[in-house]
Amino acid sequence: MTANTTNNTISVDCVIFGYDSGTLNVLLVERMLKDPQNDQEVFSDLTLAGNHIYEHETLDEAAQRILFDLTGLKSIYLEQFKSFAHPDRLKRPNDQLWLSSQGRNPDQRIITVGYYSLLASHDITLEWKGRNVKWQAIADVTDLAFDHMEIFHEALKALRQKLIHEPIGFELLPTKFTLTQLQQVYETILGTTLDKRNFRKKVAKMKYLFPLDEKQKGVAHKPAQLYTFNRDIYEQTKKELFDFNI
Amino acid sequence: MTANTTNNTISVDCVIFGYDSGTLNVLLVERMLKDPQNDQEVFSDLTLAGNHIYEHETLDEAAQRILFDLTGLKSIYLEQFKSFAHPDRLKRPNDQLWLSSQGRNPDQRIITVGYYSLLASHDITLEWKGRNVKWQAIADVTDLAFDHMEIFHEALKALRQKLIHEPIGFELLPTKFTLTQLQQVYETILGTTLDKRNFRKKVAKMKYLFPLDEKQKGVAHKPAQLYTFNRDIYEQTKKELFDFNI
DNA sequence: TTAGTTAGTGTAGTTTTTACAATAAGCAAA
DNA sequence: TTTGCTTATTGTAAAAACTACACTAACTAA
Repeated sequence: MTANTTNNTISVDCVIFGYDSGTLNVLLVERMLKDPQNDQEVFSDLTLAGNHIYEHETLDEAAQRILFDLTGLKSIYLEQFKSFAHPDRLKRPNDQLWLSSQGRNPDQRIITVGYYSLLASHDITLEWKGRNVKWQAIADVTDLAFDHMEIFHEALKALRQKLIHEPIGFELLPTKFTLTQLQQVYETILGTTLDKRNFRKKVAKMKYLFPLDEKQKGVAHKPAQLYTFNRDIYEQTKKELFDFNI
Repeated sequence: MTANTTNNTISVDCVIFGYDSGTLNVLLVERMLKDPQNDQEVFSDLTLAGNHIYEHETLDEAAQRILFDLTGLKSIYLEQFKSFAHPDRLKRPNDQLWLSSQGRNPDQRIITVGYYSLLASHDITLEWKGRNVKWQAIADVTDLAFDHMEIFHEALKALRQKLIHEPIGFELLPTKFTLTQLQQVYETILGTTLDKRNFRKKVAKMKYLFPLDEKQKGVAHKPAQLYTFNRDIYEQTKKELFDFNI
């Protein structure tokens, strides 16, 4: 066992997206600063889930560790999308106060590596390092701490880009899902509406999507066929097309 | 004027691609270690163009600075694609020797942010920080120093990905270019061949490509029409399609 | 003048995309 | 049991895009 020495200049921030019946959410962590004298709240706001890396860790491992601490899950869809190191990224007054209160040097230049990950919105602990954790609809995300708004916006951009070109919508749904749910994921994230019949024609061409011997249960209408996604078959059959979208 | 204090844990590496009549090249910098005792060469190999950032700089600025030092050009196509921070990325014997010879602590964990950029293969200085610089065809790139092979491979992957989905082929050509040249850029980078007539039909739909009142000169055959790319029009007219390639 | 080289163009068959609406299957309430 | 409510599922015709394929045009050099 190696001691987990912390590297104090490199951190990882995870933009954890969760989807729940028509809304795309992000997991946010509460940051509350209390005056050590009188235990009064100085301020309280929200951050992404992030942490410094350990000296023996790779970046991917650090991101996976954060994800695991929050969800207890090991193999979560995770993608590095961009790094952030603006000299002033931690220089707002609240951020400086916070860093000092944590025993960190507020002048230290810190680079953070952004990851985004995809979950169905459940299976998260509601506490992380003694701090409250909650899902927030992406439309309601404002005023995050540090430069986390920028990181969040870039993550969303990267997610949309990826969703257009690769089939990752599945990652936001349970293992078994209906085509209507899948369509809603696309509509929600891309902010469009899609024609149901045409969407299904497109899906019919995906050889890595399999109908199960199982139908939706407990709904007050015609139950939908359940499907599942096979990543192996996808990896085998995918091809890159010469495309350049107008 | 601020002093250019160097940050010793964050660096930027640039994978500079250049295209020249049918070959895609990368710009590499020679690294030669001499024994200070007798001035004998200990080893010599190649690296990407990289540098530590200055404390007052953003990552983009550092990458632009490196590009400017090499080319004298200011507005070059530049894209951050991935960061690298494996704990062992600088641990090979030659790398350790080199770092020590440069007065650096060989145990220091350094994160490097990868950028790739696109040029027509000309307008580079052949020296950079007193070191030789040269273009090398991508097929001949082997055994770079540090983890630069990995960075190079990831850059190439990112470039291909981007080329398929966005019109960046132009960035590798002079301002005025022929459609045959453009087609060759695609064929070279994607490693395919394309039908000339079909390629031109596709190009004809790009509203941001303009034929000039000018033809190719000094060629021993029918001179080709010259075209130019208008980035503003592209930005205005581009749309993201719902695509996910099979 | 001729030979050599690359530029430039059209068409028919096939596939993909688009727009659009009626029936089927389950549950709940009467 | 019947009726109503809700969502699932499916096809078609017209337009657009893609594919495969070969000849003529324009220039230079010999």
